[in-house]
Amino acid sequence: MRHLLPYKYVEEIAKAGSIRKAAEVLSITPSALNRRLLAIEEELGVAIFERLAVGVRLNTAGEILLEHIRNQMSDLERVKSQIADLSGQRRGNVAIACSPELTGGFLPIQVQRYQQEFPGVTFRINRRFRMDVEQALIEHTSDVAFIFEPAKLADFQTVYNLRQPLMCVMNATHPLAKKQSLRLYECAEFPLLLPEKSWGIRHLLEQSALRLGINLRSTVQSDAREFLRDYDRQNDQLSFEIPINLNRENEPEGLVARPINPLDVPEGFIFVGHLRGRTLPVAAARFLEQVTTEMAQHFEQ
Amino acid sequence: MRHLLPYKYVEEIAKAGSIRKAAEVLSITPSALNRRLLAIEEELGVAIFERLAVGVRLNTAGEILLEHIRNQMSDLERVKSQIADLSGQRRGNVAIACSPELTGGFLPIQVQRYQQEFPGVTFRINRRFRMDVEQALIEHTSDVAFIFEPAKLADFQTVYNLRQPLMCVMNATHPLAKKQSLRLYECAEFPLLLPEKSWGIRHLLEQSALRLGINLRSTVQSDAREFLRDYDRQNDQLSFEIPINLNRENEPEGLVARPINPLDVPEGFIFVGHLRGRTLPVAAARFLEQVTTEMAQHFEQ
DNA sequence: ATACCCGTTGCAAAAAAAGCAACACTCGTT
DNA sequence: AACGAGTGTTGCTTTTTTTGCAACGGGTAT
Repeated sequence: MRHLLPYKYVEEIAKAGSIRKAAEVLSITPSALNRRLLAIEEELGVAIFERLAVGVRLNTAGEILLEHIRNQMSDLERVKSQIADLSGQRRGNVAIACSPELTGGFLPIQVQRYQQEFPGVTFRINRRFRMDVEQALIEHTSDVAFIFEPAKLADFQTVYNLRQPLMCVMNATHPLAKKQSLRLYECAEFPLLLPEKSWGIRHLLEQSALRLGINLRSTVQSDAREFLRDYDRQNDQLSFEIPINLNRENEPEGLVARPINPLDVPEGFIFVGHLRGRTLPVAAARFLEQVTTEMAQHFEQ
Repeated sequence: MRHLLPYKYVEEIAKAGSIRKAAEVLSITPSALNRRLLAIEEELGVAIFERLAVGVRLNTAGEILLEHIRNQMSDLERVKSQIADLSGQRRGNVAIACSPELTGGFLPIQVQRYQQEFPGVTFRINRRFRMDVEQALIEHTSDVAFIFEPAKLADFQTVYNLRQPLMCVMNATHPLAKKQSLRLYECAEFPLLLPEKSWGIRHLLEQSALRLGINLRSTVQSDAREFLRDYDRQNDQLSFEIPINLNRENEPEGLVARPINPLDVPEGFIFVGHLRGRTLPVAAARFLEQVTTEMAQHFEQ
């Protein structure tokens, strides 16, 4: 939309921290950009940026305005989406923020299924850690979020949540594979493959280990889920997963998963939702609907 | 704000129902206005107005857009208000929609008191009937509302409400003045001064009369409160009022008010609030605060 | 002290918008 | 059936606005 170009400019200047850099990104001259900024500030009656020697920085007034700008822009997206939906053809973009635990398996299948029905809808998936998801929603970087063990839920509108007890993954030949349920101290006797500290799985484990006075020895630490899964196939080390990522047909052979006693490690939860008080674009709302009904169908009970 | 002039244009065309008429109001040529409309429609990908022989009319897409436009404009007002408030000086406009019962006495005094403290704040008071108030809020014609016996509260966010039993006003020499409390059938034996049907007071009376099988004879009907008040001073007719408009020092002499038995006519309520889900400009929010605390202080208990 | 990057401004060129007049069309009236 | 008054729309010219270019003044870091 041409008429709210000034808004885009303000946003870009704020991001770049300098008029000249922003001008380069927007491919116009710094002078033109500067003049538009000055015009906005004159119309508003106050300065939006404070001028530093090295560039500019938003002041309080600017931050209030920027919040309005972001609301306004994403609300316009919603309007365009609703209007497009009137003529039968569903278009738009769905921006998803999701925990690294949820990037594989279930979610991509859901996206694919939705796109099969509505090819006009595009998707953008952003991996975010549990404490960063909410910020992504506030900044309108993402429309919807799938979070495993969220750190905050202040501005979050939960649409659905799913219980996910922690599972321990091992070779079928592993000594612990004989048991149906594991205690945490049993696992701690073996070398562990752990994700990094920002993951929800790791968070649950660390918390419990601290409470029980158990020391978890991690031999290989990675923030790539695929790596961990492929690695432990040729070792007797242990890794951890949540049910939504297990029991799939395409699971590698020779691996088994055993639940951990919930007395040792409390069950985790996947939260599905969006920014509180926001009306989602049609595509995002419908996608959320599809995913939650599928979740309820497959994992409930 | 210059950059959302196109929005203003759309709004005006919708209101005028014709491009040419809107162009005249906006004091530009029809061709220029038409081109801007076409540009907007092209950017949106769909038509916003359907073209009739006698002018244009919003289609569904246009109504969605117009709602967005109104939200957006009043949210920008809120932003400007908040920004102005940062620098200590409170500015802005407070648009009030209120029932005709409430246009006198209490409300003007409150406005005057607020303006005394913050001279930069302007006010606009619009008299609206009980069934029209909500629409004024939805259209963002008004920020806050004071309604006696509202007809709908679907999109209304109540901030405060105040019980207002109906009072019968008469000359001090009137035969009914001897009683402390009146029955409706007693009043019905005298000629009545009634406001028109859209008033909350009339609504309460009609409802009760219907239920009790009483016939109310109105000799003089007016939609001007001042007229009724000045008129009955030289007659023995009866009129009706609510407590918030009584017991003031400047009340004309020789008049008394007697409550009507609540078994005959149920108590009315004044509702104070704004559009649900909307963040008010600073001035409007503060004014609402002042009024509700004053109400609580003077009329509670 | 020098080089560098910053926001800002005067001036000319370029682009966008507005005004004017005319066209095509639909309605209600003559 | 013809007319007139209303509508939205479009080609062309004029006006206004915006942009780009170059230069200035002022901070920072080397």
